[in-house]
Amino acid sequence: MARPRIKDVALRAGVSEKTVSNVINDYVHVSERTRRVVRQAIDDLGYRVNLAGRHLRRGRTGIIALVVPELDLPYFAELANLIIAEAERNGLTVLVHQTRADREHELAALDGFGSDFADGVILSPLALVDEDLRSRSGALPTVLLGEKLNAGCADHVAIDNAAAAREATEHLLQLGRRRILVVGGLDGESEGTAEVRTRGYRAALAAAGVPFDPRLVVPVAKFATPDGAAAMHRALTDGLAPDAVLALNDQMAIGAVRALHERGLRVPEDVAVVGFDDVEAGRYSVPTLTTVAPDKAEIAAVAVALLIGRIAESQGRGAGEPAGAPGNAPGVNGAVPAHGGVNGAAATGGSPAGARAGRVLPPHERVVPHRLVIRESTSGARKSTVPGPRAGD
Amino acid sequence: MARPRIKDVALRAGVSEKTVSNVINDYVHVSERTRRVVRQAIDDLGYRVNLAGRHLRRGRTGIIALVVPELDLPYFAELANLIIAEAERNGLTVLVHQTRADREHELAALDGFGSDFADGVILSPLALVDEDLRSRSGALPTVLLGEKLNAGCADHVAIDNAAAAREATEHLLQLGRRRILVVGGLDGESEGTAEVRTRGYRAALAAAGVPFDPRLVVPVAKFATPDGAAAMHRALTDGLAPDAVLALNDQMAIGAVRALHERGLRVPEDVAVVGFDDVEAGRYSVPTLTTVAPDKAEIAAVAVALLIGRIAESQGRGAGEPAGAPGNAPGVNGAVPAHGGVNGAAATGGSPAGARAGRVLPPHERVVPHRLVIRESTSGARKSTVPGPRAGD
DNA sequence: ACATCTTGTTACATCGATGTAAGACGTACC
DNA sequence: GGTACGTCTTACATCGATGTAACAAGATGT
Repeated sequence: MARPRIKDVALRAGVSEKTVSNVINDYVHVSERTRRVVRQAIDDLGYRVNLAGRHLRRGRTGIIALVVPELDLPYFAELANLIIAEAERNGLTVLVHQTRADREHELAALDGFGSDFADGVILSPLALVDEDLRSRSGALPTVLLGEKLNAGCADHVAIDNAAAAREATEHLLQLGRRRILVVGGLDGESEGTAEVRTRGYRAALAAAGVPFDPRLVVPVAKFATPDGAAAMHRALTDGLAPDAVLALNDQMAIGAVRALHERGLRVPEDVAVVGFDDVEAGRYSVPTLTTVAPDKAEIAAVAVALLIGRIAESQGRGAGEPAGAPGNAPGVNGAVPAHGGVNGAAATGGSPAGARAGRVLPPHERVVPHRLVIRESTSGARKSTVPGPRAGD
Repeated sequence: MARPRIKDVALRAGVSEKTVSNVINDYVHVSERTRRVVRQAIDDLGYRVNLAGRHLRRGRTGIIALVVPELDLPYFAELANLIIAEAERNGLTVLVHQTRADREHELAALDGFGSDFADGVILSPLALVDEDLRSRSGALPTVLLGEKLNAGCADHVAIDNAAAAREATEHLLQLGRRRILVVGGLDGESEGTAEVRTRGYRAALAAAGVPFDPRLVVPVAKFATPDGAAAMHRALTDGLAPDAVLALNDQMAIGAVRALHERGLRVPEDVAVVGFDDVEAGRYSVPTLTTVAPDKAEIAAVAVALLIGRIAESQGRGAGEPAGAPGNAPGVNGAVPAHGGVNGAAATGGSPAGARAGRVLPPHERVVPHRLVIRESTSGARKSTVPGPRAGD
């Protein structure tokens, strides 16, 4: 009744445990007949590999952790979707954690949650400071997403946020807008997303000779829709009288649009709105949302590739890898590919290929492309294609 | 340089491996002095537990799998958020998979992905048929979410979809609407979400004496925004001339609203719209969305509680649990609580408590409350609170 | 026919942590 | 002072799968 072990399969098939293992792992030198017999026994017993055993032996779990602030922020949900798919394509399983922007949670993630369950982490930090990263002994292979942290501590994937914000702002300036509210902005020195994007905004203003009004930069507690709406309401109440909004993500942009709507202001006629992230909601909102679209699929692909590279590189550090040559290492059916090909793209630092085990490569810094997608919230609504058939009621 | 083992800690602290283990697991009979020494050694070496080893020994991983169709459907993202949080509260970690409504993926999930990595699965099936569930030997503790499957195969959590759809439809009927389009509907016999909700719709029509027009039930490939928009456009083009829309989720409702907007139809004046799920987007859309709001937090709580119950019940089946009494079983610092309390609510079947190991309880059937949240898309827009300060440009 | 090679299979040790059972030490009590 | 008990600690086996190395059985060459 208990779950069958490899031993049970071996017994039933009349072969040794190792032979069963060899069949499971597609080791080449197994006769077709033996293979069949073993397969049959596996089916008969309903045997499934016990990963605890396998991982203890192999030293790798095939699991990577994805750590994001909140899954119900659509940007992260969409990104998680892509990363999970990409990981699966590489034989990896993704374990999702949420930090709620809490530093303790983020630190725990870097530490592998006090254990070694994951082979690596993809982390989107909000609360960590550089110091946190530097101080850790580089235990777990890590890839960072988004802005927040200085380079030099771990692999890092992001769009050029300063340039993106600048382009978005220039777009608004070209429309003749001059009082551009930055929802979620932060006029500071550090490397957080808010700060970097705000700097891009200021750069655009400066280039256009438009004076910077610090009151137009309104911070928020969280990059979420309610915060965007509240910030917008506040700005209007405070008489800031903006003629455009640069919301630092789409959720806040949607909140801002809603708030403007409630105040009887038209978008884009009275106030033009730009967001960041290109989430699906912005493609179907009324009006549709102009936004900075990062190449999310590319972010996912690069992040996973980098992480796989790091994991491969860290071989021999942890358990497993008992000795020299592979002995009879088979194709490892569903597991991690040996190298995973860190596809060579615009990388800063790092020798090209073949990371020799034990040697730690300098961090990769990857910039992923973005583009400004112009929709109704700045370009004006496309109106009535077809007459309404009836008035209800 | 290699990662420290418990052996290394023991060596450094000058005690045995088991003593280190005892400290780690808060075993009572360890002198304060020894405890300090060991803790120090752990800190010095940066030791972290190797979960592969622990799990091999303990037989449980503390990981549950959450399997949803797509994470970028906000409903599932929001639900995942809540389930992850709830699981964390119970010392469990969540591994997220996406099936993309593919039957093979869903089957793989029930099978624990060909291994035993997860202690259990919370699955939101779309493509499975009852047969799939019945045929599996009940290997992995499982909780099903949503409609799709008949009871009797595994624990199941859902709202009363038929009643919910009926209430939503009644609401539209009360507004005087008579030609209610069902976006995503399916007029069939089976137990899928679409069918069950469509039956609720028909029940409401029947009760109100409104004839059923099958052409008003328009199926979709996927419960997503583009599908909702496309279905709406198609319906309008086909001259179905609806005066209301019952969209079977909020994403499709948002798509429908967008399509109506593009056709120059006003919501709710020309066409009233109701959705399902109460996702955040519907609370900030223009107009805001009337919707059936399931108690998602409750769904998450019940699902996790049921699963924990099943896992506890399945004790002794898999590995671990070597012998009788706990010997010196400690407080198991961060692991799964012994019972987890399947809080008693409206349950069908199943003895109340203390599932004796080995005995398999009949499936639980849990119905979670929902309510109809009426917003602008049926009640009319709240308009202009404050005059617009300027016209841009 | 015999040495050599290749292929297919096996016994055994091992990955790291922990349950078991037993041992070492100290204290309290008669 | 000796015994019994409680406290603290340890040696060892074990969880399940797999790498290593060795060996058996055919195939090949001379």
